[in-house]
Amino acid sequence: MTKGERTRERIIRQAAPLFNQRGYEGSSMQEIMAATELEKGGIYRHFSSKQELAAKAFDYAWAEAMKARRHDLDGVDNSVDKLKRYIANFVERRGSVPGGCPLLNTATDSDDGNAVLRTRARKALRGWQNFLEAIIADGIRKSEIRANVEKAKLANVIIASLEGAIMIGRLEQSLEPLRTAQSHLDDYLEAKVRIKN
Amino acid sequence: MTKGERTRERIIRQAAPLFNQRGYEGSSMQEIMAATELEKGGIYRHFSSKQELAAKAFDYAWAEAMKARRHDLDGVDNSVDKLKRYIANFVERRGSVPGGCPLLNTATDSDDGNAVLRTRARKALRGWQNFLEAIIADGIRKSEIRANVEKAKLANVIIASLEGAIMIGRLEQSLEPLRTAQSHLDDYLEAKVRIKN
DNA sequence: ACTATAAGAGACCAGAAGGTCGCTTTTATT
DNA sequence: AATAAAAGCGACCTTCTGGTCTCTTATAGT
Repeated sequence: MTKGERTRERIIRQAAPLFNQRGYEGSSMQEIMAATELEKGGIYRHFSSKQELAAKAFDYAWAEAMKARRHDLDGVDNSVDKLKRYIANFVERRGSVPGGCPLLNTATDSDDGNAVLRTRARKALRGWQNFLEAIIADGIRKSEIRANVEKAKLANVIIASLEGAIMIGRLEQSLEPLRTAQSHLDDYLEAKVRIKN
Repeated sequence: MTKGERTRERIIRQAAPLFNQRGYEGSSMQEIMAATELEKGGIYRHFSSKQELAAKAFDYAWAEAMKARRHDLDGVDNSVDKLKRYIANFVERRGSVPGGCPLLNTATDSDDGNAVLRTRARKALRGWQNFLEAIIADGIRKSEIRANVEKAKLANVIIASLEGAIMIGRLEQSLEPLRTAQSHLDDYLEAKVRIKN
């Protein structure tokens, strides 16, 4: 890995928190220069525009968030337990990029403009949906999850509850809304999703 | 009502969609001038700063949203039905200010800065919570809602589900996520909240 | 150690940002 | 109709915006 590649990745890593916290318009190149300790030329050598950097920063932040939420998921074999673990990770393991969920931030930031970021966010959302749906489909196949569960809808309910709770929690500076969402979802999974022996 | 007061309200009304769609940093005074068909001096006579205008615009957008969601709510007497109607209004009656839910937009826009807007958003959230909690408390008193229902938690679950669903729906340009959230909440209210005769 | 190339510095640019202010026009009151 | 006050115009100010480009410095392959 050359020095240029290392620098490029460092820029992404150090710019990601800025974009995630202040948004695209709210983050200036000056602030990015300060955060990376680089002059303008040093940054624009690696990225053709602010937008390209913001897109890469989102991808990075999202990958970090996904990684945190997937923590130790392979060790869980029952699919309902896997969903519960995923939810618990979501609540407890806020990723390495501060500022809340990158998807929520970027989606609301870009949904009325900035097509580049919106496309990126939509792709991230679909990846998340597919990830949860795969767990659910697996659970149905293994007779751990009721056959009448609609995987797309369940995935949507989980995502919506968690993202909404994050919004509330960040505004109130509290983890309680997330914990409330967690216990609601856990109850729901036990009552309406899991097949008991 | 003087002409000045009329103009002031017109500015708020016409600036609100801009702030709601593009965010605070994403809305420039030039765009606000274009939207209001007023020159700078005409705007700054009524507001001391862009921030003051943004705050008033948020209050207006939020009041409009609340009004739309409260539509015909007084005609419903059972409190569970009232909650269901509120949720249905939320899904069907997007208020007069385009750009999605002002609370979601302003909260994510301001949660890492812009204390003025954040305070405003937090106040709006608390008002919403209190509104739902009052309906729930009323239902418990009238023995329409189970006594073991925790009103703050139920209010949180409803708000989080709806706000998260709005985020998804705006990104996907679809009403389906909102409808999914609605049917999930409706089912939940019937299964775990309502007292049946 | 030499050297071609990669990486970074930073002055510079045009345009746009939010905000001010003196002047003119419109409004309302008598 | 006269007039004092309110409302609005628009040129102007400073600061900052994203972006470019030339020149210097650091890197790495031989």
